[in-house]
Amino acid sequence: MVEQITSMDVDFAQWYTDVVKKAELMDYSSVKGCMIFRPYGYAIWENIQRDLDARFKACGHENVYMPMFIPESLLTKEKDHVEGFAPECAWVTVGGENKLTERLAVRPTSETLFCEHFRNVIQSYRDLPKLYNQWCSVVRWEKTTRPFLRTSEFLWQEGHTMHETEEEAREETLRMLKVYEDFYLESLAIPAVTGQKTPKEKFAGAEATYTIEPMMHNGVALQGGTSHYFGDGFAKAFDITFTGRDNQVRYPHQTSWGVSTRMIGAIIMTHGDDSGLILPPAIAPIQAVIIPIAQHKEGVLDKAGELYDRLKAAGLRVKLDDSDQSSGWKFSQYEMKGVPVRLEIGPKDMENNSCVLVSRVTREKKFVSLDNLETEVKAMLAQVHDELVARAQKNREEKTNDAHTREEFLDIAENKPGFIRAMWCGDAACEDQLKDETGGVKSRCIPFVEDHLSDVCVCCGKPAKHMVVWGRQY
RNA sequence: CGGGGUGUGGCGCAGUUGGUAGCGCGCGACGUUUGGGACGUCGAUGCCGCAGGUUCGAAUCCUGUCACUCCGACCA
Repeated sequence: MVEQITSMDVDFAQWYTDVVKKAELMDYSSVKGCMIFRPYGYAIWENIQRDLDARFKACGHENVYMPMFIPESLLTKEKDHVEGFAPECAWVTVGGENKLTERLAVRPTSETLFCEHFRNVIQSYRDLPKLYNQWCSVVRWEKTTRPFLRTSEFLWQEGHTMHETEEEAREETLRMLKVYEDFYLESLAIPAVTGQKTPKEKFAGAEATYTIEPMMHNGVALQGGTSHYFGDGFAKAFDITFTGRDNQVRYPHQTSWGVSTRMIGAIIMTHGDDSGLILPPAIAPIQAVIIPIAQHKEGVLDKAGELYDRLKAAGLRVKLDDSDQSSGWKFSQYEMKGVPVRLEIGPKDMENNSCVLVSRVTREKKFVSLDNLETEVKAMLAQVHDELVARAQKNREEKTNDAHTREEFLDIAENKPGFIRAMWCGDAACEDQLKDETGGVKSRCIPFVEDHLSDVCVCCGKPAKHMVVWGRQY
């Protein structure tokens, strides 16, 4: 008997920890907050990288690599930025045997390094735009950590772009948020709320921060990715200038945007169930697993191997498990690991020139003819994707409530996990007050699509400027 | 960073008033099984988180430290 995972309704946090361990996604290391990506977990990241990288390149971005060390003097050039990040930096003070004359931060993010470089390579409007992206890891000395969701070191991509005009940079900021939104929906099967962060919640040094906010199964939000418009603040701090078309010296306008391995946490907590992980087909390391039944019987393994070759030739990521574990054990194992489609092939199927397909989401068994195997498997993968989207959508809708008064807001915050939609006056004091009174509910974003719920702020009663989506977050 | 919990074989755990470590699962071999987590026989695996201390003797008592976990605070 394999240990059961804790039911998500009993203890969601424990369920999450059980799943990441038992699906063999990660292991703990001896350094606080640093995790080991095991092959299956890293394969998910590789698929995410491949998919996103193609999307970035389709809009003209080029990959670069910056150093992992940032001299303190460089990090501190932009005031808001250093205030935001200095508290969670790891510092290198010794090189070999010698104490360094200037300490080096292990990058918590690379804006400053990109800026230093941009200063050297941007001279003229002809050098713009610069559309760069970097895949790397960053370090932030977090106080509490959780696998994938918040780790001291994490893998991510950070895009950094420089533009001739404000308009162009603002367009880029929103374009990349849309890339994230599409990726979440099309590849991760996660429908998410997108919008703008309030000034209180925006990135250190940014003029505007946009965010994608998926809701986890238990109603808690996760900041799933951000895209920032910097204006020319960093350009001025780093003295990055170019000669414009009008022959005047100008400052370029900048953006940055990033998503991280935290997305793997989002996948787990959005789609998983009490049997374990459920992976969206687009990024699943194994899209279909073939389980031979009574594999000792003549011809079964040959047939299974034949089906494997066919599915592989059809471009699917497929695995044949011919180990001598019992088939029941295999069923449970691949459910735990979230493989979207299971294919069973045994003597009875062979007599009928058929096999059995089982959906990880519904566990529906479908007997299909081997004649159109490829089509059937692809159809079931598409169906799994659609069902995951629909389920996540339904969960989010059920766990989103509107509040018209402060009493109503506090009542929902206390009794109904999930998002709260409510009007806001624009004052950070109201955000602080609601957070205090609810014990942690914060503004997620001002969504791009707002409804007019009332004329006044849910907190102070002054005229409302925006509808805000509120919620607790990981 | 504060409060609680936990560190014993790969995993889950037991270990009495201190006497030198055990169970289940898993792992290996062989045989029987095989359409939802199979069974039998034999076998291997321990710096008792780490470092000090007390003691003739420490998994056990004391001090320190590290990690994990939960709840807060903090956190683009």
